[in-house]
Amino acid sequence: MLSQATMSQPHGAVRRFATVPPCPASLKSLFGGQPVETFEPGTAVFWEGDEARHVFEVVEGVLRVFRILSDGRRVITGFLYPGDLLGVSLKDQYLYTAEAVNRTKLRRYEHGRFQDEINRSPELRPQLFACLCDEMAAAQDQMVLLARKSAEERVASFLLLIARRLGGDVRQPVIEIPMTRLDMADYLGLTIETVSRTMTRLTNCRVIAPSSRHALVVRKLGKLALLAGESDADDKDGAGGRAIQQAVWPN
Amino acid sequence: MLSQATMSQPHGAVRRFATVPPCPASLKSLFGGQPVETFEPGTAVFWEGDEARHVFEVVEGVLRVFRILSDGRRVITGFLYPGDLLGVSLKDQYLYTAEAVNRTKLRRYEHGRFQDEINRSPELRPQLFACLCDEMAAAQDQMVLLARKSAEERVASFLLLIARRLGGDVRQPVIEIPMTRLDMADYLGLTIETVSRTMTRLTNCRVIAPSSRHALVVRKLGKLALLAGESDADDKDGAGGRAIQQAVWPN
DNA sequence: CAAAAATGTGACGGTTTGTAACAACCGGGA
DNA sequence: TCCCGGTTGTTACAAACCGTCACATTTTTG
Repeated sequence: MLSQATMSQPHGAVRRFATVPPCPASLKSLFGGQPVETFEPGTAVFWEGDEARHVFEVVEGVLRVFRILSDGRRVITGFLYPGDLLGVSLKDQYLYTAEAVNRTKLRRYEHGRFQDEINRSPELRPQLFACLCDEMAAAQDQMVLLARKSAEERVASFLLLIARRLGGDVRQPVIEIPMTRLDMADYLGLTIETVSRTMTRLTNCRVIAPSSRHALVVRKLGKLALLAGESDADDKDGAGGRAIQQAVWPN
Repeated sequence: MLSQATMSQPHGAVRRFATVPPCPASLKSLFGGQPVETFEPGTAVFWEGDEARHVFEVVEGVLRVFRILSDGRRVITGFLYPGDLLGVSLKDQYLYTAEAVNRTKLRRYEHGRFQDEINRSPELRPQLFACLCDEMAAAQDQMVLLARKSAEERVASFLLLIARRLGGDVRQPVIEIPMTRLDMADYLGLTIETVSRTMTRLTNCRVIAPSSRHALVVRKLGKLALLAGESDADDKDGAGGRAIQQAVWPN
């Protein structure tokens, strides 16, 4: 799923001249020609406030994206997996810091040229648009989680999210958790202790089983979905799927 | 800040024929030709799960956008003000419900035609892109608020947000709060009681002064910014602005 | 004007936090 | 290979913040 189409990149001058340029068919192929850069665990790709020069594609590894309040409180707004884009925004400064969780490989694309390519290609545009919409949907899910879910629901939701992101292949319930408990806590708006306690409880309930420190087995996916709220119980693991239209909320 | 440029709206048939069409220069003018629809307070523009047929522009009034968990918990993910767009996403279903807070006027645009217009116009595209990026930035701010801020910081942040949204004109510290306490609570991830108590406390501190039930005066904008966290203290109302680079976070 | 809804305020309790001590794990170096 | 220090993860307990419940008060609606 990747690098094809290196081709000649149009330099600054060429913009609107319809000389039938390479015109990559997919976002991946856009990055395909770029060299791969490696980031060691804990190293930053860029910092909040840095001038936003580049857009990145995650090739391998996991990144955390976060902001820090003036007194040190950290909020992780998302984790990035292979295939995700990083730094897509029109601001001239990055709004957040991006750090490698584990050893990570990225491809870099210069921001202005990225915009040009997007602007030029009616193929790429909807793909980018779709990416942004997915990101927005994820952000809304996260707002729901942070605003109203209990600690247990948050942890369950998180595990479910990871399980789904990895388990494109079904019935492979061993999920890797490359991030630390602190990462999870700062993503879920909890403390490490609460995360720990909650995972212990889920283990005692036989919903999950620890595999190693950064991997576990999901034993009851349906139960997990139930605990996560969202009524995402439309999985194939039992668990009653209630899709009842909700009562109208009072003004 | 609004309806200029009515111009002839291109009717259904005309789509890709380059007959030098109106080609609106701004998103506003795109909606300019559409009729204005009015929604009474509490009425829904659309529901979560509805087929996403239209994109809307808010002409007047305020909307709340929310999702509801299976057991009734509500999370308001945002409030929309005049000039904002509603329903911009590529999903075939709306991901949230949109309701009028007060009497609201909207213009509607058919989804497919909206996409066509956007695709065709190199002027409109960056505007839409900017809208999405702003929305994304707002969502991230909200995640920070929900994940790590105290009740007082949340309320202060909210008031500050409203004050800035309205107060394009400086030094006009009377801000209207059209939404109910329950709306505020469901937006801030708190209960109505906590919102009430916190606003009382802010009143006692002379930071705000109630005007009517849905309006108040911000007496100390700088203090409010300070209480809101974010170190947004780069306002012009005193309050030390600390912009110290944060210590690097351990792994 | 009466009834319903929204808001404000207090006491109390629960979930989560913070502190701390301890256990488990990882990575080097001898 | 084993040992050892530092990091990470777990558990216990007291405290804090916010939610729950209850009710008074104000505002809105019919």
